Amino acid sequence: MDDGGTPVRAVRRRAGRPAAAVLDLSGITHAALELIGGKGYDGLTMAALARKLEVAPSALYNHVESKHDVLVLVEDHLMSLVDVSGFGAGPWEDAVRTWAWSYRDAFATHTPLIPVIAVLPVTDAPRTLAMYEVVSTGFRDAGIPEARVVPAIVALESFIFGSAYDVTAPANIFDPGNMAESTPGFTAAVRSFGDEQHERPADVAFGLGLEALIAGIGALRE
Amino acid sequence: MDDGGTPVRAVRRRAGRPAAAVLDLSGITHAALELIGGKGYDGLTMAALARKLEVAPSALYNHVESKHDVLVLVEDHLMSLVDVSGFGAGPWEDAVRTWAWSYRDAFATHTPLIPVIAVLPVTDAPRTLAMYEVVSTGFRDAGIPEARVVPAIVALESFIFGSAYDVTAPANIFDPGNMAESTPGFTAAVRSFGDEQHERPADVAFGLGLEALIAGIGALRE
DNA sequence: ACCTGAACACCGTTCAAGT
DNA sequence: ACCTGAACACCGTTCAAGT
Repeated sequence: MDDGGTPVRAVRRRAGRPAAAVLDLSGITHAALELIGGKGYDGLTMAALARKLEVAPSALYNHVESKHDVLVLVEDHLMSLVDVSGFGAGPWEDAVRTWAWSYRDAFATHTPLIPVIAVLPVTDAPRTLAMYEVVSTGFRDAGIPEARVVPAIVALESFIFGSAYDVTAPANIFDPGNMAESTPGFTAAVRSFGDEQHERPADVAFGLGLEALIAGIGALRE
Repeated sequence: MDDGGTPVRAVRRRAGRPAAAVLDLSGITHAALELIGGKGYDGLTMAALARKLEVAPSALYNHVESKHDVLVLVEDHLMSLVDVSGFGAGPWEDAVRTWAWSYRDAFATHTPLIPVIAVLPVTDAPRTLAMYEVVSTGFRDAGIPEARVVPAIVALESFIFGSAYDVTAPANIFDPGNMAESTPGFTAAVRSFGDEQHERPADVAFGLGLEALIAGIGALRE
């Protein structure tokens, strides 16, 4: 069984600086994405990353200061998958819907990045900053008072991050099991939801919350 | 420098089963909370936990299957700090406000638990299940259609989890730094927000989103 | 059933040596 | 500047042995 990280390189590289650098940030980012795609975030270790790039683990530290830096590289790459095309090209509500759904989908398979993004200074991630520029300009142009733009975006993002976790939750997460008798109200609510719903449960909750946030924030326009 | 985990026990316990069990789940939970309170989640290692409880690390595995189980114990304990007293004792909106703010505050200093709770089957955490019983009954009694109770709670929780991270974000998280010139819209929004705001930024965003969600979900009542 | 003690297979990171 | 190779200080977890 191949773990996808077996080095193809036949001859061993000598110690010492190579004529041309073997590593760069873009290569590290894409190798990390391949590793994550194959085995998830458990598969993303500095050793596995080095093996995929055919270098010694310590070579990585010439390009990043820590594994956290690698996560930031991946995060900033994913941010370019978030769809901001709706802003300035139609109703504000539609632009927010497109943005929010694509944002949630981009990070639903990358939830280990959420603790990283949520507290990451924007300066450290250029594409993330570019995304904020488009979105905040879109909010301002739609008539959201300037002082409310940042908290409105933060509220939406908080909801998006939490909802990304929800996508990965097991189907039976709300099954009360043998506790059903002692929790009749909750059990009935879970049953009723399960009976009616055709969409994915996480999508129903996300749609419900997103429309509420859009309505509430949209009402701030002047 | 004492790390708070130095064992006080002078005489070494012999190998073999002691007359009375030294460990129990409650003791493990409280030792974990002490460790977290002292050094945060970095300080919560199985070795440190064992040291605080004056046992060998392997002894813990007679009571929990893994470190994940320890995190679930802590999570379920914290859930009892969430204030559900408003449900059935006044307007639904006020009950949700009290619940949501206390929920966010309880987990803002325990964000490493969020990935655990967000995907945890409710059966595994009795106090968490009890919280859902009170909240779902409160939503139903307020007139939320039964099939919408679960998605409404999930939407609110997703927002709460994401907002808990926001509380721990550094103050300068939105400082565009030397990129300010290339992101004029965002930079202006950040400045305007910083000038007007007196409350903590995370509280402003949380209040804004929470009121929008309460209004949107409250409109479902019939 | 519930401890101890030794061991295992990792992990991220550091650093001297090499070119 | 940028690589190799060896080492360090951990980590969670397993398991035989003991009572």
